[in-house]
Amino acid sequence: MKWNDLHKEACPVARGLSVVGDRWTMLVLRDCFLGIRRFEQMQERLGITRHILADRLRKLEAAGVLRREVYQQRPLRHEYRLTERGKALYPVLVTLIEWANVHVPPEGEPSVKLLSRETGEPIAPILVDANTGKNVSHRNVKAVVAD
Amino acid sequence: MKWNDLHKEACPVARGLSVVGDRWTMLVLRDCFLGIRRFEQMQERLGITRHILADRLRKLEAAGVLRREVYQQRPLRHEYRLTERGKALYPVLVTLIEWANVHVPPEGEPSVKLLSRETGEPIAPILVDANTGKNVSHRNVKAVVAD
DNA sequence: AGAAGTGCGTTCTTTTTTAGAACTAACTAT
DNA sequence: ATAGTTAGTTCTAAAAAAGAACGCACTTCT
Repeated sequence: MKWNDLHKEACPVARGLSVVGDRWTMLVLRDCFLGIRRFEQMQERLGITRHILADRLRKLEAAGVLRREVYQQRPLRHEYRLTERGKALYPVLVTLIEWANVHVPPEGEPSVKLLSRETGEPIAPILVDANTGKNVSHRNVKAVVAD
Repeated sequence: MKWNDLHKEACPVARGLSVVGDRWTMLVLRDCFLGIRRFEQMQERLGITRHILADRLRKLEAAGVLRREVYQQRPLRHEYRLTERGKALYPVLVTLIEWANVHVPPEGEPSVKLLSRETGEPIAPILVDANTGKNVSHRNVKAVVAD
């Protein structure tokens, strides 16, 4: 499997991973969802090499997940913002957070939780089928190749 | 950020990625969800280096996501199966599939879709809060550090 | 005006990971 | 005895990432 042609794969998992399937990308996107927009801030928060960060931002922009927006002229400066396509990754992030909080607990340290903005109550995200409202689990769902 | 201590991070995204955040792991897990259990089959289907596959299976076992089970003595052979912790990753896989099908469409080729096992109808997975039934989006959810 | 600071990268060298191919071990089937 | 199966390991070469320094186009401080 050549990593550069992955986006042409029939399998959606492979296509998805062609965009977000490396060590840093989801962490960069996490910061974007937290409102971080500038190169310098991301670099400091993540402890990522500047080189790699520049590369990942370029790739995410090319994939249409982030867009660069000018926030000042002279000197010309851009910030990175999630596109609609990028925002659509939120469920992936949330399910990952939920899984990690349940199955890879931190060592006693303070943990990050998801709360409702309205009520402040913790939320318990679950996947359901929008059509039937039923829970989606690998017992009641199958993957099929459509033509 | 040192990749080996990532599982100790306070951030659940980082902890999650410490288990599934590399180029191959989610593809291995995809195959597991499709019922693939043997080394040889995975290696052939994925086109992954045998060396790396052995390494990833070892790490997934160590993380409690897969377990090795003897399926024959003489010669001793094991197969890899998802544990409960591994099965709990299904929502992550599904949200990734859904995102990729909508936002990283394949090139005309046949695509893989998710169908209900009961009705055979396509499903449209969405995230809701189990408590309120309301949609989970980054507009109505916030992440907070709990102590 | 000169010096220091900021923001966003690029350019190096070293280390780590992965790819690719061949090899081993312990059998079974022909 | 020869070939095939299954699950790896062991090499070497290539690719990716880490870590630190450097460059550029400004702005602000003194």
